[in-house]
Amino acid sequence: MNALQILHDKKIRPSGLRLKILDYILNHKTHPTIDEIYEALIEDNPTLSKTTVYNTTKVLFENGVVKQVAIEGQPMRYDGDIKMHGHSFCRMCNNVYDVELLEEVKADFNGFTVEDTQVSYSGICKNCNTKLN
Amino acid sequence: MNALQILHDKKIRPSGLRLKILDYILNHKTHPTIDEIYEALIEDNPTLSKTTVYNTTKVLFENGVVKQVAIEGQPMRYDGDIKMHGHSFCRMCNNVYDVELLEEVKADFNGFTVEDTQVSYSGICKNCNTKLN
DNA sequence: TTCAACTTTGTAATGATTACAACATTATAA
DNA sequence: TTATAATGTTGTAATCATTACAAAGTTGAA
Repeated sequence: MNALQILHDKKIRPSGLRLKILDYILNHKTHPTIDEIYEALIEDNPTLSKTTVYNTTKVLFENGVVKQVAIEGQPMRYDGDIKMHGHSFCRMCNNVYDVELLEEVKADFNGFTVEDTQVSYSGICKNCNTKLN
Repeated sequence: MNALQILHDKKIRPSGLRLKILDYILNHKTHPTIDEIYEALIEDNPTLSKTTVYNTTKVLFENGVVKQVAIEGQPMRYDGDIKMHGHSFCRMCNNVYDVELLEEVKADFNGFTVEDTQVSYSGICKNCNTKLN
């Protein structure tokens, strides 16, 4: 599904910048930050404001089009994959990887209505582990 | 195990403030923030600096004595329970609850060395659900 | 007792994010 | 088509949690 279809389905007016920002998030699986999105798009959109990237990602998030990936002590990242999955964060190279959860996390909620679940791991990735040896 | 024993075991010099701060975290299961710890202790310790609370919680965290509970868009919280467990955050009352994980989260890590796992849920707690009806 | 190491403090700096107001663009209905 | 309201975009300033830093206080070992 492409950016235009998604915005149309969610009744979000598909302005040029919204399309470009959503398209960037959908096509970069690196969990980009606001700055990364801004730097990537500023070249072809010289008047782009960082505030617009903040505003737009906020609209996309609030409408469930993208997910936020919060990593402690770092700027927010955005993820176009809204299926249930976890993230692993490498504290050496700062990359964020997708983690397929092999079974649903079962927990005792005692009347709590869950709206969002976040499973995240931090440590050292395969690549950085190799470099260490 | 009390605060003094813990600090001794970890070879952290048990200064008066460190003992009080750790004691507060151990005895308040509410996942307090820096500000909450500071406000609670300033009365009996009029010269206490917020920087000291930051410094001390950092030392405690780095030595594995307490855990950080990061909730997006809110100041960091601290948890004296270092056993594996999740957290649920109520977006209405802003309380944070402990969640017992009924089975270990299994995931495919592909060479990633996990040092820390965070499982968190957000939504509406039992109490606030009741108020809604 | 003295000196070095460590702890505590207050202020200033940092950095991500939001508030806000001006300006630009688009949609709608007369 | 034109007028007007609604929405989108921008830049600057404000906010707020956290960290940096340097000065002052405290502690403990030689």
